Amino acid sequence: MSEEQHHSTEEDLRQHRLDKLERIRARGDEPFKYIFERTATITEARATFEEQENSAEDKAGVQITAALAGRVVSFRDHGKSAFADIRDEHARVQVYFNQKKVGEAAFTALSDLDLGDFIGVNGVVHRTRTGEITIFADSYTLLTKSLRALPEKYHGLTDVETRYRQRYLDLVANPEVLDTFRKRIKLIDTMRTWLTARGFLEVETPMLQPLAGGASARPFITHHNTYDCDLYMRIAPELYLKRLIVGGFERVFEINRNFRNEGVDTRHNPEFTMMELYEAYQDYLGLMDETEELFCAIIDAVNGGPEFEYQGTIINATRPWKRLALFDAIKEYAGIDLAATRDRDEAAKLAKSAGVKIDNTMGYGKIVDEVMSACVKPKLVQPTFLYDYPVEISPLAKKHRDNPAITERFQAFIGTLELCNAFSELNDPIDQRDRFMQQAKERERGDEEAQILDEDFITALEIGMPPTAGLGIGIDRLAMLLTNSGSIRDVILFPQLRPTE
RNA sequence: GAACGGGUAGCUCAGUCGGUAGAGCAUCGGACUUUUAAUCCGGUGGCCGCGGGUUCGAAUCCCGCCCCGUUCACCA
Repeated sequence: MSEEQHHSTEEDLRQHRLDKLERIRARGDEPFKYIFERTATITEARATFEEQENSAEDKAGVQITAALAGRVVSFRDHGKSAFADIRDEHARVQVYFNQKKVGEAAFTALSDLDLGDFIGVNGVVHRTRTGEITIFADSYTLLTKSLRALPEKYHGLTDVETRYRQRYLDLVANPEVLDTFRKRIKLIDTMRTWLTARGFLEVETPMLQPLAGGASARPFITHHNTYDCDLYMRIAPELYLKRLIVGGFERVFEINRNFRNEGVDTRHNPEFTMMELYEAYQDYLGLMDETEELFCAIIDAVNGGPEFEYQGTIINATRPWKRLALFDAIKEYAGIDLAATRDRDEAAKLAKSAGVKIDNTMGYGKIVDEVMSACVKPKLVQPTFLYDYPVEISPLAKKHRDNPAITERFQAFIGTLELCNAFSELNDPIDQRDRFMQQAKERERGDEEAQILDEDFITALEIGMPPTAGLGIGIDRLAMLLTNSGSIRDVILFPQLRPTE
């Protein structure tokens, strides 16, 4: 075909492959097969081969027959023979094609094979003289034709925008990304097993809520056509899970998505995954012990021990973890005693003396929170619990049994990442109503994130909720920590980017 | 929302002082029966993010816009 154009723009590369597809069909082969019966995965075949090799007298004579399948990731043509590498989910193996062995027609048909195609190979596994475990093909089958060029084999795909927008390309080109997500999956699996083993029941509560409650955040709004009303994507499952404790469940948890309509950066994605649990007859101190145990079980399962590296620092999560009352931590790291005053202006003055920026809209609780974020949080590299937070910034937490100005609340930090939030749950409906009213005032002052009074939730509390402790863990943050990822987008398969045209 | 950095072939990247747009890989053609970033020979391939401006001449200088990243603000 002298009129054939030898171009290689993206569309021309695709056209080449479409031409090959037609040739394949023209000779009666189907380029998109329905099934292939593997006798083993590549990992299994390698393991079996090495086992036999280890126990054999004549190591060079060891060979096992196998049918393996995978994606062609490289191809080296040598005239009357050829080598390819194929890769399945967990491993790679070399394939050797010999013209005599597979037959002339099948060997010629190799020229219609492209990088990215899936093939199945029937043959014999043994070592080449260079020592590489190789399947010597008796025959092969094209399983799926790939119509687009893969990213380059050596440098892989580094363009972050393409990696996030077309994660499938990232996974194909950078197999180590699979490991990151396997760790994330292992994390969740370990957490679920741990909770289930302790009698926690996994439940599902509404994603669409008429009031977006349970946290301080701006929600996404959506619309229900039949009811002709706006609904909110949930910002937290908290208020529903507590209704279940009211109803009689004693240990519940949910691992699911929350949605918050706020800024996007290396630590925030508009949708993120939380685990929340509620345990009746427990308080925050008991829950702190359990939380430590749970984190350590996860860290051990995912990273094989209490030590791991995060962004250049070695973290040691051996128990017990450091525990610091919030106001003591502020005293230690910011050098000011905010517990000495309850006066908003006094507190502001102290905070400014510690170099923290304070504006006039901030109340006492917010000021304490600012000082914590600016002076304490950056110091919390090794696992640390902070506990006893101001009542103003903890509207769903029970007041401290010895001090009504603070709540029985704790958070855990590792590598300066805030990993969880927990408290003795406020179950006094009168106090809860007061807290909501306080939030309403904040809202009137212009705080769009202040929480909204949920009458039905108060009604539930009036029915009666036993003493309960609750915990929320940000799964994405924890995944970042355990995979040494600097950005939340590296632990979310399909992070939100601005949509393209 | 702000500052800084980036956007050049399918992928990874060069591109000097404003003077014909480059390399490697991939791809196409050819050689090669143990290679493994195979090798050798010969080709194809570009809206230089988009739109204006300055200039005889712009990937390069200026202005605006889009997208990505980092930091900051807000937040978990």
